Formats: sequence, structure tokens, C-alpha cells
Amino acid sequence: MLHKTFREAPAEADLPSHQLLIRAGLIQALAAGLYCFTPFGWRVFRRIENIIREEMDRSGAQEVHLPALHPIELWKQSGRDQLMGLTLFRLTDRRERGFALGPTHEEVISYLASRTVQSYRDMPITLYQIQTKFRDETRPRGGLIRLREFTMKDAYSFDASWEALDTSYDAAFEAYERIFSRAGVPVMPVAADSGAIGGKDSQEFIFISDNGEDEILICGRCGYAANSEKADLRKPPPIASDPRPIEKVPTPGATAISDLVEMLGVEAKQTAKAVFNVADGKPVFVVIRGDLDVNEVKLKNVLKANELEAMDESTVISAGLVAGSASAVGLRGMKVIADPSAVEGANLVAGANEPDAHFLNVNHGRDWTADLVADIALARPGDGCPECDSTLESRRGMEMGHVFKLGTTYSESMGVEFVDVDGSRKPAVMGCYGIGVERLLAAVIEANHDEDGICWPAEVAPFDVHVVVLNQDEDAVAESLSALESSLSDFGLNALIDDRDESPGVKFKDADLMGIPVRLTVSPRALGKGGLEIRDRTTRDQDIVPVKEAGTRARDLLAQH
RNA sequence: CGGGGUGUAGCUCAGCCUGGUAGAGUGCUUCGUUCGGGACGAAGAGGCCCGCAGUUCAAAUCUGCGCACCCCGACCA
Repeated sequence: MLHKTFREAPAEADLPSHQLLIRAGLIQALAAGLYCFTPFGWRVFRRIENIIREEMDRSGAQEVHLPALHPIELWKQSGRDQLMGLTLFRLTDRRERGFALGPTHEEVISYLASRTVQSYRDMPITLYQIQTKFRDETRPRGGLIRLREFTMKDAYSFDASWEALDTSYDAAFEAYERIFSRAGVPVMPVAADSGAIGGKDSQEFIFISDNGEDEILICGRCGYAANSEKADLRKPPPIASDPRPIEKVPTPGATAISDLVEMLGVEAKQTAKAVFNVADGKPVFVVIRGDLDVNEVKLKNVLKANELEAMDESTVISAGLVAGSASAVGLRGMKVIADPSAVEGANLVAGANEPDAHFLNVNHGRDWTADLVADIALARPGDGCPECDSTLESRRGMEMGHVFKLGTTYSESMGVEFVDVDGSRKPAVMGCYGIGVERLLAAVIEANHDEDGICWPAEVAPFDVHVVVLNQDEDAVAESLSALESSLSDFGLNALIDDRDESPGVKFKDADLMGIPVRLTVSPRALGKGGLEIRDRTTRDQDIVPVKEAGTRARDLLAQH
């Protein structure tokens, strides 16, 4: 096998996985978010793919293959050509028909299922594929962590009821636990936002790592775990008091909650915070209690908005809002969204809608009314756990897989309907389940490496044993190598034979870098001690074994990883 | 899309401030010595200095405009 390793990693590689992927010669960059796989790298890729395939098959899912090129009409039908925006790679054929390169396959699988699923008797069914996705990400990053072209195992379940979906969902969930366990990547299921995919519940399988892109909030006591986009919190109770008359007070220079706390001697939770946003082009006035912050993902979901952004200064001024002294008291012309915390609290301090003044004793229902009250609070590290009396801690993590209870969103828009037992027509209840294969490969390295290189778990290793041959022109070495090769082959072990004309140091360094679990050295020195040297890449334990026992010993060592 | 950074040999980089026609290490080829943790010596090949336009007798170096790549943020099933 032609294979090249490198002494140095390119300067742009920050993550250990990115550096090792390149140094050990698994991948080569082509452009931002695009990589070539070498023969060595592709062997690892295929082993990971095979684990996924085996476990999906074992869970009862059936493999399909869908086109990567999608007629754009399909995306218009679901409404997601708008929702995906610029992330969708778009192109036109010679007849000017519009197409997209598939970033995910809910639409296409629904098309397929709509022709297949006709009766409740046709379900449950879970279909999956391992296929290329295209996403024009604004910022690909981290080597194989975020790509523009990548491989995803995406699975879709179809059920006759929500109860039945729970069973399909659980089956997928268990398959995922087995996949990540076999790949050697420890994961933690966490509650997640379902984002542009939509649907009811979703959970992410997070690999906890400081190099992760996501912030996870976890409770050390009860085990609550959620993506910070989704996490709830136990809010401090409001200060109870009877409504008092509203009163305007001067507050020169006070624009932040901390200013009010200092100037008026109130607690932050006695104040109301105002935030201005624009949701799909419409101004929105957001109110939350002063000791809390707004979670923009929750807000976006509550508003059912595709785009949410902060209001720019000129819009603030033209809307007549006074930044730093704004409140919903007397506000007109825009929707008011409030967190329950701002509604429950009595006698809050809020802006007077004129510079350098605030109202005391503002009460919801009397002085202002929210058009919509919903939880939009951001959980922060140190906040109370929503499920016990402990507090939340922050961790970084990488999203390895995501499982969703989609419901009927796509079956309705794409027409996946069936006839139920009672003869009525219903949309199928869907779930979807995704794993990014390249990202998983990167995580395997993040989770399994040391200062010298990769330490592949046996299940994903590109070869079982790495045979280092020294002084191969000596007859005894050549004979032993030949005996070893047939022994390994008897045990069905894949061997990478390094018989290059290189110095021992170079070969050992390369073996460590490339990370094959078992190293066997055939050399005059080892033969002089009675056989071959066998060495465990991870533990670095080594021993001398007779040539005829090398196959057994290698197999036993592999079984330990 | 905002902020920051980088483009010079296959790779990692120096040279740029102060303009004078290209360097190191590593990798590659050949020869010799070496042979258990990235050995040593010798000889060689290898560059449109990201692109375009200026300034200048002269541009890798100065100026302007692009492009690409990386990092942070926004964004992201």
C-alpha cells in the first residue's frame, strides 16, 4: 500500500483529530470543507460505515439509496427551500429545471414512502441510507468536523401512531448507543432543539470534548442534560407583594439592569428587561425578568420564525423605542412576547419609554399585556436545574448523532398517508435519525490518541496488526516473516507489512502515528530472544512471542480493545 | 455576513519593515556508510514568491483591487 505520513501538520489544523488525520495520512484537503480520503483513511471510513450498517440492520431498519440530486420542486413543496436558504446548493440543468444537492433527505424519503406505505399494515418501517450530503455552510471547520460535502447515515421511521413511533424511536436510540460504543466514542444523550428539521422531541448524542462546538448544560445530581439552545432552568421565585401604584422616577444614565440595581437598590429579579428583535422582517418586543436572559433559539421557535435577528439602531429609533429605558407599558404597533417570569413578578421596575426615567411598580395585566407568554429563558451555567434542586454545569461537546420525533410535518406536506384500521386516511407519524460518518471518524481520533499518534479501537482499525520488518535481507527474518504472514492469514487478521528500506526509528514512529492496535516486529534482535516482539499500541505493553504463536496472541490482544 | 490572521519549493517556514532578480529544515532522486525509536556524509532535481493593476531603472518586498485558506463570532438537520 502506498502510504505517506508527515512529520508536521499544516498550521491551520488546530484539533488533535485534524492534525492526526493529516499527519497519519488519512485525508488531504481539497478546498474549504472538502477532503480526499487516502487508501488508509478510506479503510477506517468503511469500517465505521460497516458498524453503522450492521447495527442499523440489526435494529430492523432496511437500507435504501436515494439520489443526491433533488428536483427543487420537492423542496418548495415542503417549504424548506426558503428555510434552508443559502445552505442549499442550487443548480440548474440544461433545460433550466431547478435542482438542489440534498443537504438531508426527508423530502425524498417521503416521496419514496408515499408510494410504498398505503396501509397501517405496511408499518412500522424504518428506512436508512449512508450517503453524501451537501451543505453550503458559512464556515466549514475543524478538519472533518464540519464539512460542505459529507456522508450521513440518515434513517427515517414511519408509524401509524405516536405510540408506535416511540417504539421505532427507542429502537433507533439503542442502535445508536451500540454504534458509538463499538466505535469507541463515549456519548451522552441530551435534550436538543430540533432546528430546521422540525418536529417534537429530539435528542443529540454528544461526545463531551473541549474541542466541541456545542455547549451542553448538565446536572451532576439528577443527570439532566440538554443542549444550551434547548435547556430549561429553575427560575428563582418572584418576590411576592401586592400591586402598588405605578410611579415614574428619574434614573439618569441608567440603561442596564445593573445600573438600576445600583441606583434604585432593587434586586435584578425585581426589574423587567426589554429586548428588541426582528422576526421574519417584523419587529418583536421581548420582555423577560431582569435576572434572566433570552434564549434566541427558544424565542425563534415560539415565534415560528425562520429568521430572527437583533433590531438595528435605525429601526429602534424609527419604531420610537428608547434603548435602555424601554418597556411594554403603553407600547403599540408591535407584538409583545413575554417570559412567564416577567408576567408573574409584581411591582417590577421597567423603562418609562423616555430617556433617563423608569417606572416603579409595573404590573402585567394592569400596565401592559403580552400578546404571547412562553418560556424563552436562557439557561446558564450556575442556574438551577429544572428537575432537581441542584445547579447546572457547562460542558463542551460534539454532536455525533441526532434523533428526532418528527411527527406528521413531512407526511402531511409530502403526502405520506395510509388507511388506518378504522378505514380513515391519516398521515404517517415519522421519526428521523442521523449520524455524520466523517465527524464520527474524527471523534474516534479525538477520543483515542496520545502524544505519538492515533490509538484505533480494534473495531475501526484500518488493519489488525502492523508488521515492522527490520533487516529483511537476512534469511532468518525473511523466513519468520513468511511464517508470520501465513499464521496471521489463518486467523483472518489483516496485516499492514512495513518492509520499506527505512531506519527502525522511522518505522516505529510511523507505526505509533498510524495507530494500528497491535504491532509485531520481525527482527534479528527479537529472533535472538526467541521470536517476534508484540506490542500493544495503547498500553505500550510488549513481549516476545514465538512466531507460531503470534497469530493467537495478536487475536487475544485485539479482543481486549 | 462582522472581527482577526495567512498566502514564498510536496510539507513547515524565513526573507518583506529598509526594493537590487530566492533561502533553511524536512520530503524527493542518486551514491556511500549506518541499522531497535524520526541516523550520517556527498551530489542533485524542485519556485509564474496567490492573481490583476499601479509606483519604480528595478517589486516576493511598496500601493490599490480581487481571490483563496485559517481562527473567533453570527449562522448551521
